[in-house]
Amino acid sequence: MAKLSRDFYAQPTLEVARHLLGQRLVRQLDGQRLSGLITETEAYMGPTDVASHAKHGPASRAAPMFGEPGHAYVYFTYGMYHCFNTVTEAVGSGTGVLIRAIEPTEGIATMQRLRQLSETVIPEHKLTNGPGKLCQALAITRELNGVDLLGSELWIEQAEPIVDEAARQTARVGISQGREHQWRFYIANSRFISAHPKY
DNA sequence: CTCTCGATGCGCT
DNA sequence: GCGCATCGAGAGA
Repeated sequence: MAKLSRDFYAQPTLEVARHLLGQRLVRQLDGQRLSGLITETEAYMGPTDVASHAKHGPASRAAPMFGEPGHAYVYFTYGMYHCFNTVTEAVGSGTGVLIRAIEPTEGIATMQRLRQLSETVIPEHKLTNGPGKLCQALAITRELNGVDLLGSELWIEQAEPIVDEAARQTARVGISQGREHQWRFYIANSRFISAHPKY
């Protein structure tokens, strides 16, 4: 299937976050395809968004978000984990979409190995249902910070569109400021999401 | 299922 | 130093 275009990522960030649901995230690793359908995303709306790293400006670690849309912003957090974002909108916007969860589809055995917790096999619905988990499962590290998502290491393909009735919108997860905005999107009824919404 | 808590490196005040 | 766009172990229900 076709890779999502530069124009797709150049759209308004909330549109990108909504329409990334159901698309296929693909990682090409040592000649093998690892992939999963995106089930959960969050929009980070630029320097004025108090929850975004972009509030520290284009000279900070968030620099990739100020660059060309359709590139990766990968950062290291909690001393242990990576998180993966797609850069959105025009150059200079500082905006992006965090990919929070996927439903694994190809290369599941490899993902199990990359997650290597212990001897025990991880149940499939817990393999990639979180931003740190999916980066571990797809071997996404800081080495991929800034890479072009129209390149050959990491990209997103057109898959099955999610109808509006199946898309849900809530506050973002894991932030202390900015919870007043409904900038998290997920697929209703998916088992592959990171947190159950509490109403 | 739910909750609490510690691990662990680093960017920023 | 502090706080983090997180996660898994362990305890309790």
